[in-house]
Amino acid sequence: MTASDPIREQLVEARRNQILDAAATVLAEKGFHGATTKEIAAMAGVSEGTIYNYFDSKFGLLTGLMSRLAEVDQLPAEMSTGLESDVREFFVTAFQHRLSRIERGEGLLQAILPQVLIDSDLRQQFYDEYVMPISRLLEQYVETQVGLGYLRAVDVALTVRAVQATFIGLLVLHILGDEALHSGWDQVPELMALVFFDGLSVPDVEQPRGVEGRG
Amino acid sequence: MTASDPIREQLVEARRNQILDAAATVLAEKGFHGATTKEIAAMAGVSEGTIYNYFDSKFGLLTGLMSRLAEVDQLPAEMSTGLESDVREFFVTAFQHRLSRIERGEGLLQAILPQVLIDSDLRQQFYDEYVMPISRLLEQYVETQVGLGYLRAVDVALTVRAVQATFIGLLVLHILGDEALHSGWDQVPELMALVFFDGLSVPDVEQPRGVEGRG
Amino acid sequence: MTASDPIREQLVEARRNQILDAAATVLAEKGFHGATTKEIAAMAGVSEGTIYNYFDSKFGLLTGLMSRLAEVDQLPAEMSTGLESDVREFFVTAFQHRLSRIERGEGLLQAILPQVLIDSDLRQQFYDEYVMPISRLLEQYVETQVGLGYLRAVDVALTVRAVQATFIGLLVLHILGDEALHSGWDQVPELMALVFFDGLSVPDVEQPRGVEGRG
Amino acid sequence: MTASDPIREQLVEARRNQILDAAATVLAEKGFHGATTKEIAAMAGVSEGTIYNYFDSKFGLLTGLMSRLAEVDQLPAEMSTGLESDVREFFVTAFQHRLSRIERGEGLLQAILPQVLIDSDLRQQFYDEYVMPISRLLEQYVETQVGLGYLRAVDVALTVRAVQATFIGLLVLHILGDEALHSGWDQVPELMALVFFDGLSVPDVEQPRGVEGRG
DNA sequence: AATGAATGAGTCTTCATTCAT
DNA sequence: CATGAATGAAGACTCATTCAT
Repeated sequence: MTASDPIREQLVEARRNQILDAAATVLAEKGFHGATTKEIAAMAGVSEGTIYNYFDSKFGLLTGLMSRLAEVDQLPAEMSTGLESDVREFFVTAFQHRLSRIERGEGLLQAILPQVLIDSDLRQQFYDEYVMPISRLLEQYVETQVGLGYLRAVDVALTVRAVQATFIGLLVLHILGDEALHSGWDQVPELMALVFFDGLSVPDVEQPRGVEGRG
Repeated sequence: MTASDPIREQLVEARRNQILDAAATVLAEKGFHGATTKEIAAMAGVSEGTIYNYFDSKFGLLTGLMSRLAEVDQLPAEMSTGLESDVREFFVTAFQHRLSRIERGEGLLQAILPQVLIDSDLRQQFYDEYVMPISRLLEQYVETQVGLGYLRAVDVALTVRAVQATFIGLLVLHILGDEALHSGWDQVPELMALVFFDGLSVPDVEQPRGVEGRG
Repeated sequence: MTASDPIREQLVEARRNQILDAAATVLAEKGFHGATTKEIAAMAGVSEGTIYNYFDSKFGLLTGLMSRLAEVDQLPAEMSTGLESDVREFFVTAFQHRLSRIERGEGLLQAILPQVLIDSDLRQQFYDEYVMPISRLLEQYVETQVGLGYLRAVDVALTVRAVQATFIGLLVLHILGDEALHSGWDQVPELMALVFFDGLSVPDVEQPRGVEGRG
Repeated sequence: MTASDPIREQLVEARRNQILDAAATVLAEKGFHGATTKEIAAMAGVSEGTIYNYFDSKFGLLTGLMSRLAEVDQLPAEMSTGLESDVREFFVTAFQHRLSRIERGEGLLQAILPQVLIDSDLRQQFYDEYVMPISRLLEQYVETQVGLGYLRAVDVALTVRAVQATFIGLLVLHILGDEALHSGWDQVPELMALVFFDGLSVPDVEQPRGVEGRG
């Protein structure tokens, strides 16, 4: 009655984000149980009660953060453009993209991940909304490239998991504060491309590397 | 007064382990805050009070589990024997070892990891006692192999982090219940060796892969 | 400023009643504490804030309902006409009147009574405005009839309390959902007249009084 | 292990009663919602937490009180002995018994009744455990007496409800603090016997009412 | 050494009330 | 006057920790 629907909606969305921002910060620092609603409210600059005008429960903040994470962290256009570019270059670009996302969204992930490992519902949501979509995209890409003969014939599903695992693990190591990783973060995409694409084995000078084995 | 020191000590150790076993089980299932001391006591078959005869606090259970993890999970002899064996084979063996450890110790890790991501003290302990030692060993090995010309000259520290990250990430994906990973778990060491050592790029047909080329 | 006094007053009264109606409904169903102002507002079709333009507080709704109850539930004219009619018939008529009132106003009473039993201020108000006036009227009537020799010489005050108690108790039993009472509700006035006027003892055969009928 | 089972059980029972006593007092004074667990704990001389070692919830206190009420307030032996005694005398005795019970248990009832009127589960429990058993007993008695020709042939179920209603109403009026009722409380059983048994109508002078006539 | 009842600080959540629009 | 978002005090309930037995 006072405000028009779209404006009202915008205000609601803004408030929700204001609260989620605060929640992300506090949860990342103290974990889900360590963070109190009072703290989150204070950080958001609202009262405790206000939180409950926008979220069902403290747990609702977590799922809210998760949705936001999933929404923000989609693999975008470069995935499709990947088809047109050189495979190795695609690797570098994609790795760069993921790693920068990880670094920027680290707070969010740090807030969510611990609870994801504990709560099976959250685990499912996280897997369905965040991990799986990326798995699928990667699988498609790898399969295509294998079909085109640009990548070795491997167990696609498993390989993709290895790649994703590396990202997740790098996030964890980053959170753990590994010094080497922090200082070398920018070179990681290149390194990963090197490792994953070329392998660590010493290339034959004249006839570059390769295991056709496993076939 | 009553029992001799060594016997007493053994009993104490047994009781501690009995409690830690219970703690690992319950913590893995419910997380640190979700698990109550009452529950842990019940699972251990002791009273709540008894826990406090063996541990300072509930948090003490976590550090106790961590120490046990670090103790149990050392990289053993094969690290040194590695020097004598073929590099690629070493990779496979080492990966097998780590992954089986991960699978067996998953409960323990699942109990600890979430809290590690939250609590900075725990994080430090985890990093110092569990991650770093392995990093060091791997670095030494890789450095040696690079020096011997058996591995490509890469940023050793960063490369080792990538390897470790993959393990950690695989653990996380395993906890997340990824189906592809679960069903293909046994083939992961081979795959990782293939990826990390040989790379995903397509080998030249006529010059079969490098491993023996090393001799 | 804008509207004339009487019109304004009518509107105000209408709004008040609109809110009180809603309050009666919700309070009857959920009790004073179980009912939220939000709920009442929703049922009244107004906003929460509006309630506070017409009532000082949530508690004010209760006293408002009470006043309305007292106002509506007065013993009317038949009390005086009672003098002219047969005593027994008067009993039946009066009982009918009270019971139908109870049934119609049950929601209101159900909304108020529980809180009346708890809150001493409300208790006083309830007693003064609702119970006492009826006590007084009944006492007058009974006294008159006793004086006229139409009723047995009894402790008037106490007897009237017994009668009122029966009404109140019937209301409570009705609220409790007693099946026998619900299905026989219409016969209660006759029965009460029989019991109170004639007694349950077996009448002498030769001078039967009253209604043994009903069998 | 420390204490034997029966002793332990006694302690538990004692603690429960200690808490229920406190709950009855506080609930009677402030109502279910007005009473805080902190208050109840303080009045019981225990901590808040202790309450929850003996009851599932605050609501559990209510059902606990109800069970106690039902247990304590059974209609005992005199119901059967009633068969052997004079009907009118039985009425007086039974009324005395009920009213003294009401007076002694008033706190308990005052604590429970308001919530009973509100909560449908509680209502059911109250009706099933407290009201109905008494209804049944009274019905049996009245039916027997009617069969024996000692009581007028009436609608037994309805009549019994009227009797019970009177008790309940007297309790309510007592709670309301009616002065006449308080000062005349001891004469109420006689009065009720007079009213219910003999009726308020003026007896024929020559055939005085039933009591002795029955012999 | 083991027990487990008692403790009470701490938290999430509700909801009557206010007030800027 | 009406609105309803914001408020924050208050309360039920949990659970790690203690300690008398």
